[in-house]
Amino acid sequence: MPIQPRTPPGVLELLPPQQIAFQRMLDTIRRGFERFGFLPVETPAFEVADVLLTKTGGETEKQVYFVQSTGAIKEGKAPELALRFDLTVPLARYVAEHEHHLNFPFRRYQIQRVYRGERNQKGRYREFYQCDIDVIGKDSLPLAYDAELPAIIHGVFAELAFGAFTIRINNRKLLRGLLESFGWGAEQHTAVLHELDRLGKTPDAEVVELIAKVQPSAPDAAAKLVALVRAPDPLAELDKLDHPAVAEGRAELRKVYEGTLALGVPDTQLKIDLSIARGLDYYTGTVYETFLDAHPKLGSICSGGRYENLAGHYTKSKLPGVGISIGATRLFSQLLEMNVIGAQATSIAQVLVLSVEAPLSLTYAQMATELRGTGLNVEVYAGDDKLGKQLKYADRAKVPLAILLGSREQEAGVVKIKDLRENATVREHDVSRGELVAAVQRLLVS
RNA sequence: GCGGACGUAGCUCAGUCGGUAGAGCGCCAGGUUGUGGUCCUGGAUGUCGCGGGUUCAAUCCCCGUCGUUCGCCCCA
Repeated sequence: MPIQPRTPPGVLELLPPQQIAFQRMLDTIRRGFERFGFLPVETPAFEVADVLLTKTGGETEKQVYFVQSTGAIKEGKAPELALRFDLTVPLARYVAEHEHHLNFPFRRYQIQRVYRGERNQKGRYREFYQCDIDVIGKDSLPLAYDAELPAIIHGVFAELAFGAFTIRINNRKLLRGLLESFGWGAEQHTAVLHELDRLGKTPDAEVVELIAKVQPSAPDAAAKLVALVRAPDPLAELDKLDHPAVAEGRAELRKVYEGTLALGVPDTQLKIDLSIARGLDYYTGTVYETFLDAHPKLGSICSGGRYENLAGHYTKSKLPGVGISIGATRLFSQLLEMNVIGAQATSIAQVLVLSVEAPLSLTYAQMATELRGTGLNVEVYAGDDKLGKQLKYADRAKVPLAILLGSREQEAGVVKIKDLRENATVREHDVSRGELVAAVQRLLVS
C-alpha cells in the first residue's frame, strides 16, 4: 500500500506555471534591490537555538520550530538548533559576527524562507519567503537612508505592476511624544499603539473605545488622539503641540517624506499616516507600510522601520539600522487567487525541436545547439512519438515555436518553423537551414 | 493557543429520509500512419479524509482524529 503523498500543512508548493510567475516576482524584487547597490546575504535556515532566541519574548518563542538530531532525541537533550522565524534576527547575528569584515554603512538584501509554527490559515504559512533590505550603520545612521527605502520599494512595486499602491510612513518618536503629551506613561505606550494600529481596519469609534479601555484615566483623550491621527493634515495639527519628542519625530518624518519625494516617488503614492504604528516594539523611529489601493483587505504587503540598536544582544557596538521586508509568499498566493497575477502558463523554452524522423536525431541536436548559441532556451523532443502527440506536448507547454524537419524538408533544403502562439497569423514558415536562427529570432520578437 | 463550518473521481460539485455512487471539466485512445489548440466517438479512475461505535447493513447517524476553511490572538 503506497503512502498517500501530501505536502505538510502551511506550505505553498506550486506547479511549474505558477512557480515561474513566482520566480519572476522574486527576480524583479532582487533586481530592484540591486539597483540601489544592496549586497546579497544568505544565512542558514537554522541557527543555534540560544542565539536565535535571545531577543524574543513569549509570543515568538511559541512559534519557533526546533531542530534536533536523532542522537540528541535518544539522549533526551534539549534541541540545539532552531529554524529562523524572520531574517532580522539572523541579520543581527551575521552583522555582529562579521562586524570587522563588513563595510559600513552595510547595505544588504536577503531573499529566503523563514519558518513559523503557526496555526495555519489562509495567507498564513509555516514556511514563507521574506525579501528584506536593511542598512546598518556603525554608531549612527543618517536619516537619508530612511528616505531611500521607500524609494526602493516604490521601484520594485512599480515594476511588479500589481496596480496602484501607497506607501504610508510614520514615526514612532512622534507617536510616543504624542502619547506623552497626553500625560500617558511609557509603560502604556505599547498597548495604546497596538490599538491605534487598528485604524483603517477597525472603525474609528471602536478604536477609540479600545484605547479608552487600555487607558481608562482619560476617556475623552482617546477620542482626541484618534481625531488628531485621522486629521487630513496631521503634521500641521502637530505644529501646534509644543513637546520636544513630538517636535523631533515631526522633523524626522518631514525629512524622510521630503527625501523620498526627492528620490522620485510621487506624492500620490507616499502618505504620512499617523495611524501606522507597527506591532513590533523594536522600531524606534520611521515606520513603513505599503498597501495596494485596489486591495485594502490584504493589509500591508511590505513593512519595516528604523531600529536604534540591531545587535545589542550580540555585540557592544551600537548598530542602528533601517529595514523593510516584503512577505512574498503571502502576497503572491493572494494576488494569484485574485487573478492580479497571470496564472497562464509560459514556457521556459522558446523553441521546441520536434522529432519527425528518428534517423535525423543528430540533426535535431545540432539545430538545438545552434539556437542555444544565440541565447535562446531550446528543448528537443526525444523519441518517436507521433507528431500529433509531440505537438500536443508543445501546445500544453506553451512553447511559442516548434521546429519540424523531416526528409520532405531535407530534400527541399528547408526547415519548417511552426508558430504555436494563439495570435499567430502565419502558422508555418519554410526557411532555408542557414536562415533558421535569424528566422526564429525574427519570429520571437514579433 | 481558543471558538465555528466543511471533507464524495485529478478539479468543481451533485447524491443517498441508512441498502457500498454520479455530472461537467480534465485525462487516455481513435477519427487524422507528417500537424497542437476546435469538433465527433469510445474508455479509465473513487478503500465517499482516517479510526472506532450504533445497525442485518454506514458515504449518510454518533464519537474521536487528521486536514481544509472562517473568526480571535499574533503576524508577513
